[in-house]
Amino acid sequence: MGKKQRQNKGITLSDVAARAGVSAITVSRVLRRPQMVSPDLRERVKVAVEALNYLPDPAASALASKRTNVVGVLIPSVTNQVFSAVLRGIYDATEETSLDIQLANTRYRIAEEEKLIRIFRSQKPAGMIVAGIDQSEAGKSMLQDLDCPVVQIMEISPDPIDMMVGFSHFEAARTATDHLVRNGYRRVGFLGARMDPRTQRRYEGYRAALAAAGLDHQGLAITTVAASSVTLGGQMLGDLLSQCPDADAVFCNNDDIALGALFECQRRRLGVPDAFGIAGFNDIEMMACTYPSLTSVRTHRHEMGRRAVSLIIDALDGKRPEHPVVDLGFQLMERDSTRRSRRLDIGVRS
Amino acid sequence: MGKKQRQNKGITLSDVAARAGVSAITVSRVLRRPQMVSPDLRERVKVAVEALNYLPDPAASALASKRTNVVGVLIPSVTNQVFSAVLRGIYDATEETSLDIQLANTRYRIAEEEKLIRIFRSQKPAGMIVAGIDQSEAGKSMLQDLDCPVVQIMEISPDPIDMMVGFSHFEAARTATDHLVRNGYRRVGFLGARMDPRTQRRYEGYRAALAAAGLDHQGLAITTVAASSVTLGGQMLGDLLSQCPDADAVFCNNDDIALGALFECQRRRLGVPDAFGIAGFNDIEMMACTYPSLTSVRTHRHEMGRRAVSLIIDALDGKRPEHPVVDLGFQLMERDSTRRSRRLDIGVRS
DNA sequence: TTGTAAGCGTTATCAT
DNA sequence: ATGATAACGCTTACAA
Repeated sequence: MGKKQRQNKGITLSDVAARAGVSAITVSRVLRRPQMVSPDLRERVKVAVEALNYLPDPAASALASKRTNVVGVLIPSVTNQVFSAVLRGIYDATEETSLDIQLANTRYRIAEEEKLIRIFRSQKPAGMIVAGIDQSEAGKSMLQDLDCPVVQIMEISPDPIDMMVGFSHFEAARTATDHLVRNGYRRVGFLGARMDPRTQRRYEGYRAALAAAGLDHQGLAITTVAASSVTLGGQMLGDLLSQCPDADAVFCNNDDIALGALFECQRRRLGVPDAFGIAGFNDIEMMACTYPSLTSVRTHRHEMGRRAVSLIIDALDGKRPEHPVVDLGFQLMERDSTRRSRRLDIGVRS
Repeated sequence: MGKKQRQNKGITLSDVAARAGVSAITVSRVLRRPQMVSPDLRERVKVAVEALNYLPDPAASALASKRTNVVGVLIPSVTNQVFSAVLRGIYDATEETSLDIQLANTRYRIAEEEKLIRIFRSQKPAGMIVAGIDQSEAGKSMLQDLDCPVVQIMEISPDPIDMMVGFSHFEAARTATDHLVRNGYRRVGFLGARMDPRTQRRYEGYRAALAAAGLDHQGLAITTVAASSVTLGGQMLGDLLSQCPDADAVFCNNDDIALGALFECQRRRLGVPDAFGIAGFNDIEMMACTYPSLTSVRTHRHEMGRRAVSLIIDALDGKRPEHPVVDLGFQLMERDSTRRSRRLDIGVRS
């Protein structure tokens, strides 16, 4: 219709108030605590809001109330598949809420993280979600003083800043490695990229499992600080086999690496799982439908995001959880890549 | 040191001003347009800012100036690999800037998108980045009236709302399909998930290539509105082969699907590329190191994000580009999955 | 239950 | 080049 859409640039609370024949503060109340206003006025105000297509100005609201609807999210990387699943959980959980997500990228740097915490603090966030438990001391103390709910995600530890939702990377890695050992693999390697704190703890889980089985890990660990990728997984498998030609399996510190390792095995005609076993970490969707399908440790990344948000919403509501640390656990997904056929159970290489 | 870190909760412009012996507005100027202030005062103010660890209140600034540093980003999905690369580009480009990114999720729904545009409008964004060119009429008109730079990304068209950076999905798909045809494949299928507008345009490119070669596509297209996944790719390949047992190649509407198709071929012992050719779309990192490596169309997703941001920054600076539509093009990455060996060039199935 | 008045911390405007 | 003053649109505190 030729008629130009009305700009709502200038529509304020007082405009709505005037139209409804009430004062501005009443409109404000209808919008935030409807129960404080009589049904009669409430209705009139709602009609006026609709009619004028009023939308509140968040800046004015933040300034007056010294609070925002912004939940700050601090993660090491936007790209990383792992975090993107967590993020989706976070966005999903805030969808029907008035909360806004403000994402920031620490780039795996503790100093960057501290700087970002400082910035968020000046924005009076409604809540904070931060990845990991390895904040700087200053960072931790700022988060503590923040007077909003703070949730650390991805990991668990006995001393949360406020709340936590995650799982034990050590246990998860130990379980996966143990599974390889139980399936008859004896020279189990470790392929680890990035080597951030979580990766390191997985590495320790790997070593613990081997130690418990009385197996050695000397020279079987290939690590790099480079970001993980499928390509890198292939290269690292090559490195492992050069360094330890008798390696018969790998626990990969994440699924990208495991995929790269699988492709490299295919390329070398190294039969998976009989000649060589592969286990990954995180269980991205693809793991179930590769050929052969890949064993991995499923971590509840989406749920982690959801729970972090719901912990914040509840806390904002005054509902604190019984226990501030939520352990979401993990699940070993046993698939073909570690399922040795009987006749090779004795550990003979093809 | 035991001494408790000073809270900057209450430090305002006037605190800094008092300390520097100037008025508040001068401090504000030093922070925003240092050149307006004499070097002498400028220095004194800077010292005071440092000493007090002052951080401006964005809400107050937004309220007073009727502008924010927020760039609104509207994408269909946070999870989608494609968009996460674009996002990384966006975040990378804003890293050293004062711009903040505010992400919102349209969930592939045009009505949701319109609602989000309305919300962003009330926040007086510094700029907007929106995926695609299929906004609702109302959405387009709101974006137009926004009085901030608006960049549509992912696609190009002759009538940008404001600016655009993308490429032709039609041409890219046509090129990939044509490549399959030139390599001797005759019964080329199409596997498409999601079927959003961009996917549809790729489908048209596929049909155009076959038509130009005088080839038929009847029954060779398998599509679904479900979200794409590797698993789905495998299933769709199965569907294609049931429906058209003589299919000898597929153009997959994205790389997830292509990977699923590859694994399914491995599972069926259907030799790639001799018995069956596979081409994907987007060229995610993994494509180069699968076995066999997968042909794909490289799209410049990261660069798209970067450029969108730099177009906004420049526009904010008054520097408009010569041409409002930036075509980033694409690149066919020919790999083993479409490289038939000579003796099979005649089109015989193994 | 409703309204009045006084900021919130910054920037625009207009002086000097 | 610097400053005084008045918004910006909302919410808190208090009053009726």
